[in-house]
Amino acid sequence: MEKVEAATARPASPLTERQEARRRRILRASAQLAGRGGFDAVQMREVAESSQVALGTLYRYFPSKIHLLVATMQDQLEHMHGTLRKRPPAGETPGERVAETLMRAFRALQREPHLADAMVRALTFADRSVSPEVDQVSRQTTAIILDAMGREHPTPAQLSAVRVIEHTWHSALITWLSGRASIAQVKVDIETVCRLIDLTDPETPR
Amino acid sequence: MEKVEAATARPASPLTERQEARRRRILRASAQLAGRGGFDAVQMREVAESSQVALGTLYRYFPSKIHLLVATMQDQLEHMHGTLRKRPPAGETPGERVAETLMRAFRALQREPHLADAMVRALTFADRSVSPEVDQVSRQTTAIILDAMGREHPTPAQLSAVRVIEHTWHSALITWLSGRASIAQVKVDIETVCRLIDLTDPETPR
DNA sequence: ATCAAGTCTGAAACTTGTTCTAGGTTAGCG
DNA sequence: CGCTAACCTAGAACAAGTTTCAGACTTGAT
Repeated sequence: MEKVEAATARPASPLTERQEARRRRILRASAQLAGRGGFDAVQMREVAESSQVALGTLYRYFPSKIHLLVATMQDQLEHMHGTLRKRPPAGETPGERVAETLMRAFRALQREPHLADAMVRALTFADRSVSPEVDQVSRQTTAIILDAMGREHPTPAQLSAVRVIEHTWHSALITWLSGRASIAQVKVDIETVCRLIDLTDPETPR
Repeated sequence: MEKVEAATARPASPLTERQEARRRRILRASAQLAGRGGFDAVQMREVAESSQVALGTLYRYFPSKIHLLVATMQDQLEHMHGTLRKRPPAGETPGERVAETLMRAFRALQREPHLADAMVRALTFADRSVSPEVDQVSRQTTAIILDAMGREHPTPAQLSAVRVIEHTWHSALITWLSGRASIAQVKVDIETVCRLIDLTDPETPR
């Protein structure tokens, strides 16, 4: 079990203690507001007030609402990765394990649908100026999936499958959040796409 | 030249000629502005001015910027479906044909990346209030894919695969638009996911 | 042709994300 | 300790999406 550092690395300047505390307060306020009313409920003035920080300071920490919400997602994702790690999926094949893991994540999101809404909307709405942060979220998601697969050295075909799984995961979440797909439908979609993994797995009997 | 109604059916009241003309002007202005600077360049005041309509009227026709852009997408999609139909894909298997068709659509989008940006961002940012319209876009996309497959009666497994393909298509477009994936990468993703179809196709030799 | 109902217009107002400014505070350093 | 650069605060100001409203114009039915 080596360091998981790289994930959060904020190479800039190492932030004093009070600054770290401010950052935490901001992220907490963001998640709290998002948890209530979703994307729209996260209003920058409210976040500032709620985290006892001036509006200008909020913008110094997070240069836009999208940045803030994507950072919130990074935060939550890290937490979730930790949680998921604790109880590894029990499926027979890598595909089953990935599906199981994603469904567990999905169930977690269902408990906070508004928060999920805010984070996912921000993620897909993000433009180029947020690329690094969004990429970071993507890497974290990939890590979770690879973890679930439990294959030390994924083949290139499997990596492609993982990319497609991530696409499906994000897009399925969106259709669920906007009320165009049921929970059951999301489940089917995830299971369908996860089959792609086993189809390229050298060790899975078919 | 008969009507292509069904797709655009606006059951409300049947719009007079001048109203139809207004609607067209608005959509044209929207596409034009989007074609320049993407999502941000489509400013409601400018759309109104550019289409010779009062701001209030614009909002009567399209209750939000998102509605407007999603409608713009419906419009473009219809056009594209027509174009694609003219020259059917040549691939051997359904999966190859779908991949070919989507790549053709993708190339069309590459010619107007800003327009693509505006439409796709609107589509994924849309909330519940736009569900009917977004659903319509989704149905149209499904129709294009089924068309390309060339299978009269898709199996349930194939329909699931089509859903996953749509997810991948949307999400891959987003990663491309936000500069996080190359054109080549999108191609790989599409080809990867399209394999799902053949794997469930009763007539494809494997 | 006339009237009522429904539309459209122009302009102002309101909301929320974002930027800017002037002055006060903090942290690190000599 | 005292300085300086960086940081923080309160609040005004600006930008673009959305709402509202009074008055002018169209339309359809009589």
